[in-house]
Amino acid sequence: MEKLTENLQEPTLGQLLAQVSRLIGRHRQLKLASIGLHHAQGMILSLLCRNDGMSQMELGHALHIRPPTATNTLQRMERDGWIMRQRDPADHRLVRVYLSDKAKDFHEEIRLSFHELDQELNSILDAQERETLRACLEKVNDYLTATVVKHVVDEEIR
Amino acid sequence: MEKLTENLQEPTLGQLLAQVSRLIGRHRQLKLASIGLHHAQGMILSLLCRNDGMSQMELGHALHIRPPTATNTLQRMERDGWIMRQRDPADHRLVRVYLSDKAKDFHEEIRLSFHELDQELNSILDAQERETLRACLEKVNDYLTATVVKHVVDEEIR
DNA sequence: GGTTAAGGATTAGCTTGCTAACTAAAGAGA
DNA sequence: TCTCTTTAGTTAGCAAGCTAATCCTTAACC
Repeated sequence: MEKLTENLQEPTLGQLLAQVSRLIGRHRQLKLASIGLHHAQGMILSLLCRNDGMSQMELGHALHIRPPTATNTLQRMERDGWIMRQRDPADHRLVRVYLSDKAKDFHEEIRLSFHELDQELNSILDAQERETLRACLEKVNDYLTATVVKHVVDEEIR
Repeated sequence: MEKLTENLQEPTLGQLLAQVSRLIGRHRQLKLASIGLHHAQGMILSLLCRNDGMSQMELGHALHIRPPTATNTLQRMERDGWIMRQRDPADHRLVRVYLSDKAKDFHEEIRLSFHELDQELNSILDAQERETLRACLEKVNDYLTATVVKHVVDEEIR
């Protein structure tokens, strides 16, 4: 097995990013499994903790996920008792999302699950590296948000 | 919408990583769509170009994916004519994966799709940043590989 | 040699992401 | 006012990741 890894050329930055991202997802899944959450759901709850009553579109924009993904995941979270969803009385197009009591009870555990990952990152990267990493990721994030989202807008216009 | 983003606390490093990773996947998907490939399939083909005839287990180890994921994705790729799969005559437990002629024809396009992403990254990050980013990602990659995989092994032992 | 353990792949069933196509509500303009 | 466009969500259907459980082959051990 090791022979093989040596055979491989150095992965490109993009390949590395893709790989790390998948591993991050699995790591978070392991952390959250103990409280019965899936990895995307933790992020959603942590957003809602600061903005209870967001609309699905606002959630989607903040997390860079598309409307159908939001609908699906939120439907499962409602089914599992983490949130309530109801139409905005003033604008019936909007579906607003509210934390359930159960979600509020787990607020601290959810916050901690993120905190743990960050502490682990702290233990393997020094302050300087973390700073650069964050700056780079933000640049890449901005760039990708622009191009990927722009691409979709182009499609719509085309 | 912008008000909302300002409201949010700075995302943690882990959250940033998770977000960028998803965007990378979408970005690569857009690049590969023109040749009828899905984003995970490009990575697999580019591995096979350097190691035709790998077993599924070797592929899975190299890409950090689990056996069922390998089976599923490779079945789809065989269905779509990118690869052939056949049992190793010497050890019937192994399934070896071979590039089809179609895949070989597209070799250059696949290589280019990775190259383009890297060039885009080059345009937004300077050499120093790329170096640090790569180093950090490799550290994180190694750490996550160890912990996430170790966790699975622990489960098996438990 | 025969039984048991380990290894590799598969199946079933889940979450999460996507696009395309659709519904329904709100807003705009003639 | 009535039509038409835009906006927000939903549904259907796919790819890709996962775990748990199963199957078959090989290796190991008595």
